[in-house]
Amino acid sequence: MNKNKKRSDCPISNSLDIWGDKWSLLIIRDLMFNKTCTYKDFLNAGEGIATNILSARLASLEENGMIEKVDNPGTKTRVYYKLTTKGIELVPILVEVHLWAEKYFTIPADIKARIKGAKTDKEGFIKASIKELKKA
Amino acid sequence: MNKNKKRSDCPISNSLDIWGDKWSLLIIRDLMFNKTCTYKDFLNAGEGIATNILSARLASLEENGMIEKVDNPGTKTRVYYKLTTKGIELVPILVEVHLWAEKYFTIPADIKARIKGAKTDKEGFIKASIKELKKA
DNA sequence: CCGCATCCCTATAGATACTG
DNA sequence: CAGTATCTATAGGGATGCGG
Repeated sequence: MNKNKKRSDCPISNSLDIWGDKWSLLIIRDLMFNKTCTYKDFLNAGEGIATNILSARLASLEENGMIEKVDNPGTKTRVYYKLTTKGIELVPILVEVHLWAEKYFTIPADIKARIKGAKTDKEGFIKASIKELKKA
Repeated sequence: MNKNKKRSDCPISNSLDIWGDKWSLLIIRDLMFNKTCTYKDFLNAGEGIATNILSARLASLEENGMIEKVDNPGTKTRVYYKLTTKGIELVPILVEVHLWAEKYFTIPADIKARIKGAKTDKEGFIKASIKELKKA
């Protein structure tokens, strides 16, 4: 991904150049719902990403300012990742994707519950989520 | 893409399985701003998609109910494509991506103008766009 | 011409084994 | 635990062909 190649001046295209692959948004999702994740957390997220792909995506997302790697030497979880502000601001997009998907796929109730608040008050839910994430 | 393989029960993941690649959303984008497109229109959209890739994506998006192929025999543009309702309902996502990208990339004024209305009244802009697209 | 299909070749994605 | 290394599969680019 993203070897500094902008395919065009289109904002959609520019965005996809950074996180428009099968995995990046899932990494962002994990960080949205968990605030911080370790390498292992991502691997256990359910979709089964390969270690080399995960490694490459983390590097790419960090390079593009979407996530931050935090070193915490001496603790159990020595390395973890969190969203930057730029990454946090993808929340509205993720919420819209979530809402769209619920209309067209069968989603288990426990997963639906993750954005339940967005159904009654979308803007409020988004604002609260962003605020929470910025505290991490 | 999408050989009927759902990676998980996550709505984000399910969505990406259908249109989470470098090209699908650009095709959707073209249909959002132009209502209908011919094969040639997509090829000339600016990013330079290859003919075989375009063909594959169109087939995949049609298979997944995102777009429709319309045959119009006897006219100049014999074949064109349009969004289905399912595809039209990606508008909120595209708008959010657009807005996000304008914060983090330098976008030419003429392209920014495409969703100018969304900055003052996002919900209104989205509703109007959807209504327009459904008329096509 | 237009809307693809096909072939060839390269680049990237992805699975698995292994390492500091 | 957090990644590399290696190998294979697939996506993608570019040229060309072909029926309508």
